[in-house]
Amino acid sequence: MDTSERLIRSTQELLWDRGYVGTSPKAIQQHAEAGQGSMYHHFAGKSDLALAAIRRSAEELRAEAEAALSGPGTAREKIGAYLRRERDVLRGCRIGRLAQDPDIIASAELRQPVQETLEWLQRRLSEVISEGKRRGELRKTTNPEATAAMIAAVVQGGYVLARAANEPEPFERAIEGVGQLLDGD
Amino acid sequence: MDTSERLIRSTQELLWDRGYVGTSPKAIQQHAEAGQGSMYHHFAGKSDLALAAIRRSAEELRAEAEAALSGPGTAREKIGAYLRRERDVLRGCRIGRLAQDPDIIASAELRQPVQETLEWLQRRLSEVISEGKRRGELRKTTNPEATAAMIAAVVQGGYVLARAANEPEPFERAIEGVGQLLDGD
DNA sequence: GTCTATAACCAGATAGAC
DNA sequence: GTCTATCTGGTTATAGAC
Repeated sequence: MDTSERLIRSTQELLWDRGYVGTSPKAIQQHAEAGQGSMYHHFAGKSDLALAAIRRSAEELRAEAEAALSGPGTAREKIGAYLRRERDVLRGCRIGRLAQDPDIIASAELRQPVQETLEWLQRRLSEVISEGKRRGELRKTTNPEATAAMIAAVVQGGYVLARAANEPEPFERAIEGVGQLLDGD
Repeated sequence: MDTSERLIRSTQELLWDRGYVGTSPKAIQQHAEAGQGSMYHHFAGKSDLALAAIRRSAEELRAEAEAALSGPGTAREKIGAYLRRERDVLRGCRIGRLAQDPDIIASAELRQPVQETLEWLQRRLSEVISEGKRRGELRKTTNPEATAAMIAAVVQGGYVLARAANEPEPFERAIEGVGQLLDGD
């Protein structure tokens, strides 16, 4: 793996665990086993490298979510597969966590991939729900956009509750709660 | 207002907007219009001051949530009042945002008030739901703990979606989605 | 209680040698 | 491409005068 690639992957890891404000160029260099000059040769600076790392993480997240949502079965099953897909609950969402970072939100360039990824997720969920309605798998009164936003929010918020508790149970409970309601009891 | 109080309130504001990692003692001193020596006279250091600020924010949050949850009406109305209470959506949750902060989570002492506050919220929501079930206002099959976790998660996650989008609409949609499901369409 | 001085170290880069 | 040197300013304090 070349240096540029190691720098991007190291930045992905550090952004996931410590956020943008909590990640220093020095920490990235050490994690990537790259020197100072090396990092500034390949990238213009911290924010440039972070942008590359965020875009990469966004791609990965979309691919993983799409795998669950484009699987076989009814709309309920697809959403169930998405909700129950393997997750490192205590680590949280590599994209969603960036929405809390002041420097990410303050920069239009850094915020853009975060916004686009979460919008894409809600749109895909909404499509699955709409199709489920058409097929008669879901109630006709269901609002696809509102339900999609709720599902995305439960996942993001489930991570918050789990991290606060330092255990995954609150996340699991929140998912159970939304599953119960979606299944109409 | 005395210096100690100004320091606590300034720290509350900065933690809310920038998190623990993103808040420096210097920034606190400037916001509080207090000197270096003054801060270290009243508090042992950054983490000591942060602990005082987090505890204060936790108290305030509980009081505001309790006002909605102990109001008049049915369980649905109480939860609706909680969900629709006035919020600065783009600012997010002053307690929940700390769950994303690596240094908060790494410190048992700093994490404790965050954990306790979110557990308290879920417990109160759960109580309201249980009571609603007893009164026949909610389906008998509703799982109070799971539903409470889901509601708390939707709020926390709604903030994430809204901050990513830089507009409050995704939060509102997520709330609408949970309301629709709770009301059984 | 508040002020200034000092300090050791980190953040985030730039410059130029190799 | 990678290395080391250098730089300005921030971080998180401690010490002691006032």
